[in-house]
Amino acid sequence: MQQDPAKDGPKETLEDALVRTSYHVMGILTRLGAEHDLSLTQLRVLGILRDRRGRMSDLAAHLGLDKSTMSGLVDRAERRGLLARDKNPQDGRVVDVFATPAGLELIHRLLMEFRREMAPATERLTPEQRDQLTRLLELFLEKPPAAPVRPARPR
Amino acid sequence: MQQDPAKDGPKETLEDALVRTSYHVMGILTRLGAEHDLSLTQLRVLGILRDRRGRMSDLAAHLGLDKSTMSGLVDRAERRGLLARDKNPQDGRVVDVFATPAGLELIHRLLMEFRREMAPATERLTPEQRDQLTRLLELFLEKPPAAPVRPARPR
DNA sequence: TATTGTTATACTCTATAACTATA
DNA sequence: TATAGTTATAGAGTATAACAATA
Repeated sequence: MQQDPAKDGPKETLEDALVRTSYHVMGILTRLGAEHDLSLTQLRVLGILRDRRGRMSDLAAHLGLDKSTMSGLVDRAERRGLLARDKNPQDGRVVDVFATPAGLELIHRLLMEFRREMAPATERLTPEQRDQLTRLLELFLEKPPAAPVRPARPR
Repeated sequence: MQQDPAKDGPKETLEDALVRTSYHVMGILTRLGAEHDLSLTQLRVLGILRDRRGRMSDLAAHLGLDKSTMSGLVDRAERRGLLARDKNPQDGRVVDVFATPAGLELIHRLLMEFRREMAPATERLTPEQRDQLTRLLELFLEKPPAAPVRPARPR
């Protein structure tokens, strides 16, 4: 799923560039996480919970994981003091999860380290190119840009 | 590590866009792989071996994995008939790995499915935007553009 | 009955340590 | 001695199935 970056052959497809970029970014996240004994998934959970709490089922759905997998993930993070559980007062079946101060501290440290790790790559771009890339990725991700210049709707 | 895609607040950073893009692409690869009982790592190994063979140690280094992990990965793929091992005639210690016809068939099918899965997103871009995005990502990934305008070397 | 979570089980992924074989 | 791989072991991530509690 990875194109050899060395061969300057014909022209690379957008798909290849996206896959290579993704493996690159994930590689950095994996390494950074490993330095703090966090898997990519734990990192992601912590990232999601850095500014909100969430119920087990919503987290699992958001991550595309089974609820039983979610239980295990939260178990281990809770054992380490990074996350905590709360019974939801509205619905006795629901369990809410949130980051502890230690968890928040860790995720913010990780975010800073991530920016630092990415710097060599992002600094290869001019500020204009960075903006352009950000906008193109948002478009790609379906996030409608601030100024909606939507053309006529289909049909 | 993930920004809420819904909030159209200030402006998203390049780092956030890259992380979101990476999780998106990895999510597609994970799902596609799972439909054929392939993990992200197996997928990647198969992708690397789709046009060359490689020794165990080189593969492990390229993937950033321990050699013992590599042994397990190749064991399981070999048991499924997707990869095969060969003793290297030059150096008796070395084991070369390559994809079987079945493995090649599978990875090519997966690559086609991947393109199809990505289509909804890539088609949100015009051909010009796709080219632009590809070039920006290559720049980001340090792949020097065709015309090397390298400035003076440090020192 | 349906939904939310947890637990038991099994398999893959991963690294560390100890080992074998070759150089 | 050093290098290439494998094996044993252990922990994390994952899903399926069975279960308990609540709605």
